[in-house]
Amino acid sequence: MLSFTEENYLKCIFKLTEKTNHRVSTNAIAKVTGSSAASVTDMLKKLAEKELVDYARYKGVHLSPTGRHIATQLVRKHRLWEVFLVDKLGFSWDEVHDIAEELEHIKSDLLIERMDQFLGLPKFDPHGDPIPTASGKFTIRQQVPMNKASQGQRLVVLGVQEHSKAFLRYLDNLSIHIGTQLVIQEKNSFDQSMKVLIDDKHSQLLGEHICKKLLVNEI
Amino acid sequence: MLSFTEENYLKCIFKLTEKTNHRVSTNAIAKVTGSSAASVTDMLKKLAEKELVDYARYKGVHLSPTGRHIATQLVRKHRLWEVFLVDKLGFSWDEVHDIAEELEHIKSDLLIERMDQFLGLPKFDPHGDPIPTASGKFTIRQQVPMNKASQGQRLVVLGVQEHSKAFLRYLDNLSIHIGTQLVIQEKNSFDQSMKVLIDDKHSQLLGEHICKKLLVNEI
DNA sequence: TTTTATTTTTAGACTAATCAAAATTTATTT
DNA sequence: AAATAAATTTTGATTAGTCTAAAAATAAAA
Ligand SMILES: [Mn+2]
Ligand SMILES: [Mn+2]
Ligand SMILES: [Mn+2]
Ligand SMILES: [Mn+2]
Repeated sequence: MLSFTEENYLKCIFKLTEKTNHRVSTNAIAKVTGSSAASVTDMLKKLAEKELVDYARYKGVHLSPTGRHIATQLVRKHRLWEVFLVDKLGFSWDEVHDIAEELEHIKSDLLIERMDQFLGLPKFDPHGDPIPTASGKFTIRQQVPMNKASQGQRLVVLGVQEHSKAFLRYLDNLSIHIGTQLVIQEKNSFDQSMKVLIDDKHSQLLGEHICKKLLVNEI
Repeated sequence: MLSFTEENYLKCIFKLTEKTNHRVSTNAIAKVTGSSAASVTDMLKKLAEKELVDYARYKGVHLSPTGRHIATQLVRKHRLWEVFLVDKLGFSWDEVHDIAEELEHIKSDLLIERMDQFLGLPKFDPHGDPIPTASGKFTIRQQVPMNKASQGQRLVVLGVQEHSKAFLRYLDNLSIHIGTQLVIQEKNSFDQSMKVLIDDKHSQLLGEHICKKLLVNEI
């Protein structure tokens, strides 16, 4: 049985290696966990001992198949709990992450499978992130940052690349959420801002930051 | 912020002092937590330092008002989660305790108030135990162990005084649960067994143990 | 290819929670 | 009231997780 802390390290390594699949450095882990490099080294040795990571001194780590499986299930639990909090308890998408950080460590396979059923087998969480299946498969979708779209295109919002409360609340205020339709009315090359029509109701100028962090697909 | 362990000690002291309201001894706590008396002493000193218990060397402890409030809220969370697991996720009453033991430590007042609403402000948990309100009030009901009832009485099952899986499963097999109606057909004084009619459907002989642990009220 | 800078590990120490064994206090018998 | 028994605390250790500071390895620059 893994501790809370061990689980968090595995999830952290998973997130850091998700895209590249390269080994991740001690310092990179220390940075995101907010702990010292010395603590990270200690933990990596422990995880290596348990064969959850492949660790080589001074060379960084990557997850073993077992380690990856555990990390994936943590992500599954985290995202299913987020769906529950939003869909069933009426939380908004900027309020759920911290609570899900705690709930993801509850140890019961049956619980999470029942929850999955109860929620209607959702494929994506409230932030548009895919929920891995019990066997660890992620649904892949066509989606691009909105700044890659062209003038005149009609888009649907599929996700966000930033999860900060401030960012999510800002989108809320603009009535932009997962599923919102956007039409690109103008692209301003000088500052990368875009004027978009939101859900065919109102026009809004969006800054470069938002345009890069909104994930969309053409419809 | 209290640790899991500190919370568990408070809940344990609460349960041990609930009825009598007397000070509880180090050994009594050690017995139910399964830890050594030495560990209990250490923890009591820590809780006293935080003013959550009133502790006197060699004299035992009782909860301070703050300590009692925290313990009550833990009980509230535990029981609300049990209702959720049974009512919403379809768990049976013998499966929920261990999961609720973990869930009760999730730290979010908003979560538990939303959950309470979502569940329809339940007053009792799946075992018939009262769910304290956010302000710490327990609903009190008239209820007695079934062995105190008389021949011919019609009763409704309100609770159980034992929560073991084996006991709860045994009741399940007899179709006895919270709300079940029972009519006392015979009381056998020689062995304290009773013959009861269950939900006006079938007759069953119940042994002394069950008769003492079933909490009922006349209707 | 040395030298310097950066990264990573090791060494030593701290807190929380735990235990067994020894010491102390309280309770119970003689 | 003294002796004995039982309960409780203290002492000294252990494990998990953490840290800072020193040492070692690797990477970058001269
Ligand atoms: Mn999240
Ligand atoms: Mn999410
Ligand atoms: Mn319970
Ligand atoms: Mn219960």
